[in-house]
Amino acid sequence: MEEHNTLRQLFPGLEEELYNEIDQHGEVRQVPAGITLLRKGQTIRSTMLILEGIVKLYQEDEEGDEFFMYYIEPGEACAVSMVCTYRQENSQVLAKAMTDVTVLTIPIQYMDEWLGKYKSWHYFVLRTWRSRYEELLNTINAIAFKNMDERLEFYIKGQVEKLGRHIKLTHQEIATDLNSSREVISRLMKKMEKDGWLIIHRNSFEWIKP
Amino acid sequence: MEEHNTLRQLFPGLEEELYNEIDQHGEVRQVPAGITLLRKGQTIRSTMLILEGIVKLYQEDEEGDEFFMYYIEPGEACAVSMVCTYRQENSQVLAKAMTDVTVLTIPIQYMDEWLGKYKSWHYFVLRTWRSRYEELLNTINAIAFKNMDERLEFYIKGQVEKLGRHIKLTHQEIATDLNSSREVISRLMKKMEKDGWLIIHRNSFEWIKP
DNA sequence: TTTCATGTGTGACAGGCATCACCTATAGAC
DNA sequence: GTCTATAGGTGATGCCTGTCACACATGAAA
Repeated sequence: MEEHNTLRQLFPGLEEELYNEIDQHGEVRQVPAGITLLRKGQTIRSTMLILEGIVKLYQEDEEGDEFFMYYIEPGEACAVSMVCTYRQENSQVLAKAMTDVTVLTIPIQYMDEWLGKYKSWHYFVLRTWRSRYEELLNTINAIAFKNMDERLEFYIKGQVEKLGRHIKLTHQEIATDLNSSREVISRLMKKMEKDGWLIIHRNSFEWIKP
Repeated sequence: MEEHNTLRQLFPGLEEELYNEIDQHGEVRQVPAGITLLRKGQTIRSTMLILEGIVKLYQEDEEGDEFFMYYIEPGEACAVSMVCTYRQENSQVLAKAMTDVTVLTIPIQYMDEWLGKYKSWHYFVLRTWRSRYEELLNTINAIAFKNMDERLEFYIKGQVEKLGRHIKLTHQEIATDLNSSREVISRLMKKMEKDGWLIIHRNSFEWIKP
């Protein structure tokens, strides 16, 4: 089966039985780019493993403003959805498909069971939380200590790393992610273009700085 | 033994053998208020469980500016120091004793062993990472969406919750924690005093807002 | 081609906050 | 009591960035 190979490649080192359980109980879901996978306050009913595509995680405030925090990639999981508990929990974050995404959803009731049965799953969950924690540290570092120009550069570099130098984002979208405003982003990008860091097109731009 | 009771009370639900191991391998350390328990870049050699007192966790940037993130209290552990790995890791954060603190330090080599042997330890580590992740979300929420006045209020309320309404901090110390400047904090607090939220003394103040 | 929606460029302006300068208040040391 | 170190108060100033206003560019639809 195609799925089997991919699963084993993307999530190596799990027990054979666990792979079987995942095959058995997991459900593959295709999600088009732009769709919200998990919204704030939503009850978490399943864990998501990313098979394909890139998911963006946001913090959201009461007014509905979004603040981009980090990416989740194939081979990773949404830590927030890995609550290892019987009681229902609500999501504190917002997850959106950045590209077309394939996720494997596993009903939440298996979490406790698997944590008890499979050591590899335990380690995987732990690694996941830990690496998300580190992503948040980076995010805090950026907003606490950096100005908009540095944050924008950091943000663009992140995009480049995920999807290459040709970035299909409008200034408005970037501004939303950084909780800034379009005009500010436009001005900063214009300056970056003058400095030879990037080339602006309509609806997209290319990062040419090494 | 005094220690035994405290340990079992503060960290309930662990296996009997694990308590014994902790007793055997853990070392109780007294740390006076203000001392740095873990500095950024430092190699992590032991896990810390907090028995008494309150520890503050900071993010630190290249220039040495500190940014307060959250507290660790008795019954909790420093997630950052719970790296479950043979290879040496360096701390990305800064931990300081806010009050006089009693910590139980456990050499890092037991981490892998205990994760394998004790299910309760595994759950404890997982809970720890998870709750620290949530603390960081709150922190991000504050800096991404709030102005200084709201952040200051949020900060003071946090202090009040930990140590009561009478807070022994200078404006300078608060400014450092919030990565702001003394003058700004002074001005905002003066306004809060006018509004009847607090009373300013020298070296301290009282929060009287309900 | 014309029209229209959407993306982008840019000046003007305002508010938040950092910084500088300098002052006053307070507590402890002498 | 006087001196001194440290905490706190306050105006002036400037930068960063958010906001408003409006012009211009571009591509799709008509």
